[in-house]
Amino acid sequence: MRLTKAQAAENRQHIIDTAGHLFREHGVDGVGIADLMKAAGFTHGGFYNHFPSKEALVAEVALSGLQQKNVMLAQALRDEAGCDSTALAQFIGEYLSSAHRENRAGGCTLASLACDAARQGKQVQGSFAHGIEEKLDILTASFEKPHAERQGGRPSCARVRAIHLLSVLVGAVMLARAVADANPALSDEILQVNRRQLLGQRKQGRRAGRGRHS
Amino acid sequence: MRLTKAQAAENRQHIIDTAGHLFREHGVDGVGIADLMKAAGFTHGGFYNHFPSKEALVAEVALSGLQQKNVMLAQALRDEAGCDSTALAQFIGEYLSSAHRENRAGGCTLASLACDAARQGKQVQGSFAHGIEEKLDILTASFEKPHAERQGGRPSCARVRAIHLLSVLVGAVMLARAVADANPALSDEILQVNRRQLLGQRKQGRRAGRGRHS
DNA sequence: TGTACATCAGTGAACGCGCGTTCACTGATGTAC
DNA sequence: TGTACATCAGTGAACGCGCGTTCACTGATGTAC
Repeated sequence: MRLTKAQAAENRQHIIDTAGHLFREHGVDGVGIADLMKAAGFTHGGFYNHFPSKEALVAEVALSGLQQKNVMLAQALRDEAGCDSTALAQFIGEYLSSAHRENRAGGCTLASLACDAARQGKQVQGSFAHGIEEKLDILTASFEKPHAERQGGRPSCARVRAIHLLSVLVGAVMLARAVADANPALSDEILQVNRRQLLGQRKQGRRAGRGRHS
Repeated sequence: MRLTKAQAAENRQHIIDTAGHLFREHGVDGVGIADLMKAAGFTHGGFYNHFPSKEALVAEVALSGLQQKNVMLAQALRDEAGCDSTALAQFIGEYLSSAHRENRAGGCTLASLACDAARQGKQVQGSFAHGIEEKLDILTASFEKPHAERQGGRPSCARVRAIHLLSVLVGAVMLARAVADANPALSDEILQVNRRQLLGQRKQGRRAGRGRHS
């Protein structure tokens, strides 16, 4: 039953992608190897032909999941380089949407697995660190581009804003998800408030800073 | 071996507190009933004299853990009502400290277990919703008090700021923890940037809003 | 190009282990008289 | 206030189950000649 090298590689990536969806939905500890391999369409014994351990899989899943989203984000932001980016506003709006809140499996790996990462080994945290640095670079570039002059030549300011933005996004989605079933109104409010805070702030630009939010 | 009612209640609370520390450190799925009862100084069979199931325990742990911190925060903020609160600034500074990052077991339940909460049942999410509402009320009151006039009589503004603040705090600590072992510099940077962003913003008050951050 | 053999991605049974939960039992506390 | 009995927080063995991992085996692919 030996397969083509291409076919084997494809199967391997399919296992990683399937694991990504399951881990984000049910947590790392909430998904067994047997569950995973069955969901991917295989028997569980074959898992160890691809990965030396579950932990190694988790590290690959985190890296792959974060990179896929980063590529998408970079592309969306690059497509409208130069003009005052509405792509960033769209990204923020989608990240803080109820659709993203409900779509754990297909959503951002940070918002789903960041607190699992704290309890994982160095290998997994390395994947997270790489994915986060990558996303910060993309966001930083996006902040630097359109406002290069107006920022007053302080190069670190864009990175500061990127780090702060990512923190808000991840925290808001996590809190919204933590109360989604028990208190949907509060969950909606958390998303809405942060959406307006971040997008209103952007719209008002550097003029008045934090001001009235309707 | 029947115990005094008071002694039994004390043992029960001791199990809840021990579970709080273990759950925050290793996650809900990372701690077994046997581990927990052993850590609390009992044999595992007695667990079901106190709780109908592990899920019920998790709900009580979340409620108790969040409320304990809320009481402490409320007290700290109430102690200096009227004057321009430095207690809030101190809370923010401690929340975003490396000490808090490293002290998962004794730290904030939201920062440790919020993403586990998303995968738990309605009972557990109810505890989180209650604890979050409580903390938001405390923070909202703190925002309203000193600046009552200057806010221009918009009552929801304080709550908006409270929700946004909590989102930043939780997101920042989670991200910092996710990369702590693999990239300590990035982890420190995430905490530092958000500390300066929040505290700088407060210091500058409603004057200039987001401005220069050193 | 054709043949012989090593490789390896699959299968499915099995391993030991720890999980959440249940059970019969103990004996001091709480309660009814 | 004293006696008799029900209650229940403990103990520790046991339940079935699913976990991560290992294993012998299969057979088409990849490779050496």
